[in-house]
Amino acid sequence: MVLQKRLDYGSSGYQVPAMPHVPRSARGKRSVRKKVENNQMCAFDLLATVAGKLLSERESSLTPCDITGTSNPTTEKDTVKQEQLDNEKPFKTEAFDQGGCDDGTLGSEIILYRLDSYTSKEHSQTPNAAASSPASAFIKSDNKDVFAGESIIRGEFGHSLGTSTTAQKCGARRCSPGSVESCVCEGDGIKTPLQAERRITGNLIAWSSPDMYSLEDLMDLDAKPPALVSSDSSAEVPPCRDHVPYNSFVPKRRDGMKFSVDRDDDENSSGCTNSGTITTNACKAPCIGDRRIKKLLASKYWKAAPTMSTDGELSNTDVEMKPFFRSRRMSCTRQRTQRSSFKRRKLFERCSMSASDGGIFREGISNPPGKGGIKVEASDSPVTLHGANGALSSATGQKSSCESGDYQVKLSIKSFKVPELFVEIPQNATVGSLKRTVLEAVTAILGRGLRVGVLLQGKKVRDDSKTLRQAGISHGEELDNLGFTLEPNPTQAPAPLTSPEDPHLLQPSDAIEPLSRIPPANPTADQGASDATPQPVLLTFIANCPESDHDSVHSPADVSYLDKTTANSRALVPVVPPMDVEALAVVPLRKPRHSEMVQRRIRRPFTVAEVEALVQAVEKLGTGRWRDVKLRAFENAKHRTYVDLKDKWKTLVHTARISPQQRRGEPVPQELLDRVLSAHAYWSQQQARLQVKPPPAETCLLL
DNA sequence: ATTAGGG
DNA sequence: CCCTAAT
Repeated sequence: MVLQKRLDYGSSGYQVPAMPHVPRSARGKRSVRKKVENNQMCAFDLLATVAGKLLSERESSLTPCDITGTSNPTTEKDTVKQEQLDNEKPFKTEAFDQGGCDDGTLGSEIILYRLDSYTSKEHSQTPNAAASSPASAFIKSDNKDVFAGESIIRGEFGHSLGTSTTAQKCGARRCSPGSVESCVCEGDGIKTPLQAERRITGNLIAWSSPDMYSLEDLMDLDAKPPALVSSDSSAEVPPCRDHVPYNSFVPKRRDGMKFSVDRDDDENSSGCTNSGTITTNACKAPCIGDRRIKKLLASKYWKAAPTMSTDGELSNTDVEMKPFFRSRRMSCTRQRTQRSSFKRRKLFERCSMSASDGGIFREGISNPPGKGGIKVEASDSPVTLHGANGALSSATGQKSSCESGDYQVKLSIKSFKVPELFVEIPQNATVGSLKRTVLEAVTAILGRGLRVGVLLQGKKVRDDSKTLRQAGISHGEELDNLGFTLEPNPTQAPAPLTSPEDPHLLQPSDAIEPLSRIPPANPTADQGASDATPQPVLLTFIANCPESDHDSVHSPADVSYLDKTTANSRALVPVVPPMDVEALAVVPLRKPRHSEMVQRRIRRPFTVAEVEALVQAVEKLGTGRWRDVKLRAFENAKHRTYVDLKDKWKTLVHTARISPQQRRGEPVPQELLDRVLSAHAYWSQQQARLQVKPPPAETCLLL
């Protein structure tokens, strides 16, 4: 049996979206992975920054936080809500049935935990910092779970993780009926879910009003007027809104948000153009975050899936997703979505925070969930840094904008959530090992210096030598009452952290290595890390990357370059020093690493002209002589390899055979397709002849 | 390095 | 487009 448990830690505050979960089995791993990694980076960025703070000041305060405690206050309400949910949520039961996690027949030994987040104790530097806001919708929903949704979890955990999606629940409950319907409940196919995600995000964000943090107000929040929701549409705001003054930004969103969003979904996300500079880049590097979605989806459906199968389902989902990547639209959409979730924000409290306490909060919240951008507010002109590294930005270049002054980035973090983590551990493992496993995952993000505590039914499980089973932590048991805490680790000295301002140094190295070792968390975690590489370089590169067919040559090269860079940065952590490039080659283990960094070539659809040239060449040379075809017709198109041409021909033949309605992409003139067919037929015949001919000769001879 | 095919 | 196997 495989159990999954999602652990929510505390709540308020700074939260980082969960890490996307990517199956190893998924094909196209490289690219996917890469993307994920990037996404994750985003999260890590933030974390790194926060971590720096936390660790450096940890004396000040990490105290164990007990989710249970947090949620208790709301128990009553929750119960009520839960009932409502039950009624409102259609999905609830479905998943249940599918799951089949009921019995222990399967008797698997693995318990899979998913840490959605950890909440640190309030950690605030800014006195005034009214609030922290959730980094993403997801988180939001998570919060909700923690707060309001606790009962749900408790009630259902026994068998499964619950069925309805958090988001869904949230949506159903909190959104105005209309929105809920449209975004969550009625989803059809793929697109809807995504959209739903967005909307939900928005809604969630809305909820994250300061009030949200007071449990008592939950109900009120639920009842929040549509107005709020609409404003939420912020969720739909174009992801890239760098450098756009918040103030100006908000209004826009309200009006044309939808538009932006849609565009956002477009392949090139032209929508991004509207906003900032880097935006374009980010958008163009669409594939950077497919995973995110996964994460989102996973989260969304997390509860929906039966425990047992949840795991499997997730995996499957992941796997299944691959196909989606092929679809441009899907891919982009997803990415975008992902990105959006990975939003992180920072409040620049610097001096005169024009916004009132509440105001600030709101602003932060309304920050569009997209792009993992961090919102940074400078005294009078709030600035949104680009997501890949809000933190990074501040540290590196972007900072410049605010740098002139002695702007300091001050974060007021009431709490933060660590991206969800997956932990898989045998039931007969010891509590100690469970702790370590979780710790490993967490420290990967926060750095060393923290330790993990395990709470079972609100009580600390101190005996590390007990097995989980002995401790009562086993599948179907009180997993719902299981909690983890983050505590300062007196014995462990915090790993030297890069200054908070320089988070990205921290994460790539720190985060990745450890995470990769964590079994289940792996895919997700692993990948996420590098992709987020918000490295300006990357962004820049992408931006500069010419789209024209000619320069295509550069892109691959550049990409590889970047990859290497990334690799090296990673290498920092590992044993092998970055400089030992040579050594790396020698060490077999490293190689894989390297290769994993390889990014899939960018897709460059053939233009009609190219097709024409290809057809012509093949007509003349025949199939099977791709090198010649390449030389003849694509000599100068460095980015078209003979393999590409061969593949293209293959697809052309296929295209020519299917009905026009089934064709996608830039339509190829029928005339060309006809030629393709005839040429294909002709050369196929020739080929056949060649093969058949010899025999006859022999036959004759023999006869 | 090419070619052929499956994914 | 990627990946492999076989040339």
